[in-house]
Amino acid sequence: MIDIKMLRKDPEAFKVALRNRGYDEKMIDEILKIDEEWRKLTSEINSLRAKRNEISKKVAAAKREKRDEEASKLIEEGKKIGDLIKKLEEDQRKLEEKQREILLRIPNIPHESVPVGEDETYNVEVRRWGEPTKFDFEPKAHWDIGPDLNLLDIERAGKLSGSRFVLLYDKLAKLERALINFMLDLHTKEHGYKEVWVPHLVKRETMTWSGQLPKFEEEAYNTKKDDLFLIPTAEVPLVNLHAGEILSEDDLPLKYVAYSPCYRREAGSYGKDVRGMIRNHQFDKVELVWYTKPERSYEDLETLVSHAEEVLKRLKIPYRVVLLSTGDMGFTASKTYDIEVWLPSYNNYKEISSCSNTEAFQSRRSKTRFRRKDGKVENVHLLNGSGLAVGRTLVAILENYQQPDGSVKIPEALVPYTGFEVIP
RNA sequence: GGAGGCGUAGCCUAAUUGGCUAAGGCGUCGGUCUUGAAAACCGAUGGGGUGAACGCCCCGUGUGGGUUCGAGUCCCACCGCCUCCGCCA
Repeated sequence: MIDIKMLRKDPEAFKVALRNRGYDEKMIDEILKIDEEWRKLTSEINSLRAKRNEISKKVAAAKREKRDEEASKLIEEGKKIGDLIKKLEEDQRKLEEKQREILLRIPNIPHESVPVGEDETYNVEVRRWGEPTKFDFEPKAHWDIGPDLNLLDIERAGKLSGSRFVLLYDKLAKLERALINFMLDLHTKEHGYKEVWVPHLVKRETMTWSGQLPKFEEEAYNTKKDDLFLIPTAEVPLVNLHAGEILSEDDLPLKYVAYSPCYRREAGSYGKDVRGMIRNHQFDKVELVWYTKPERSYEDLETLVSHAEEVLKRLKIPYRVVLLSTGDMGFTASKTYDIEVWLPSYNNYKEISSCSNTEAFQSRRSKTRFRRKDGKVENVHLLNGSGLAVGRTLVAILENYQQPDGSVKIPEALVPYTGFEVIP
């Protein structure tokens, strides 16, 4: 959620931001109009309440001194004011509701360092690591490698759950598990994250605070009976961990890592990445989240990205880092780096991690704040990033480590976790 | 699912039968004092409106309603926590 006080000060900046993101800037004027009405009404209500409080005091005094007639006159007067207040409060409530509805659908404001552009063609490649893998044979795509080894079963998954699901067997199942443990160990032991095991079902508010709702309800799986949502990423529980709390400045930054499955309906992505296990309704991910102070959040974002990159470096898989343009960024982000891994089947780089600074966009919604040494209370900045998407990492290993005979080598760093060096 | 209890500020704890400003303690920050520190003392320590500013005013006792001139206090619903019972991997 954007900051209404900032909006009052500089509406033009917000309009530019919305335009750059491809949103309708009309929303800003609507908000301002409602805000003006709201402030007028609020002042009116305030002074009425002041008058009522005064009368209440007089009633108490009159009763104490047994001036019953005066008291009942005052009570009569108070009653009238009370009724008026109630009526105005109803109007005020309606205005607030209307404003909140719009406010919740306004995306975050891009940071000044973000390239302006309407789509991904304006993204900027920041760096590359390694070279695209070369083969002296015709490399296969993972949707062939897996089934050829009888370890990836898309057909039976379809029977069980429909399209965009997979089954993994034997060494491939174990590879998935090994990757999760490898990533969690790396981030907890070497990068200083605290491991969290999170609920996979969360309340509607939780989804709203992290920015998934109300705008993206179509994207989420919902259990109708209890109105709980399957998490699309562990980011959702992690960034809401301290909702409503006031943290101590000394506690920051807080760094959390969580493994969880992610559930996404992928509505509107028909025809996109239909083959294999690149875009599934369910996939595993190890997620990194930082709670940090505003003055250092952009520096911390760079650190977070480097932590995610380290996974690929250890696995020796070529990748590049891309700075997303205003038109390609997610709803909650002020700035986002994608890490893209080399996939021979795409003959291109493919997103495997997305690392964002959401500044106070999420923490304003969830009321997650911290107290500075001088007593001032402020919203924390929240960063999130995949470290990494496990399914796509598995795909990257299959495709980049495939051998001419159809087998797949296991990256050296992973062997302690798999217990084998080659598949099958 | 059933019965009961609880929810007060960053934390801990009070508040006659509804009535003046939610008392007090701890912590934190600032100040006085000091060579420096501690102690002591003074002040600040949730949100909002208005104003150039000193300030003025409103809201805030888990959340949302209700009763009342007036609610921490009374009523209803919900959420969360605890105890007991039932069910359960």
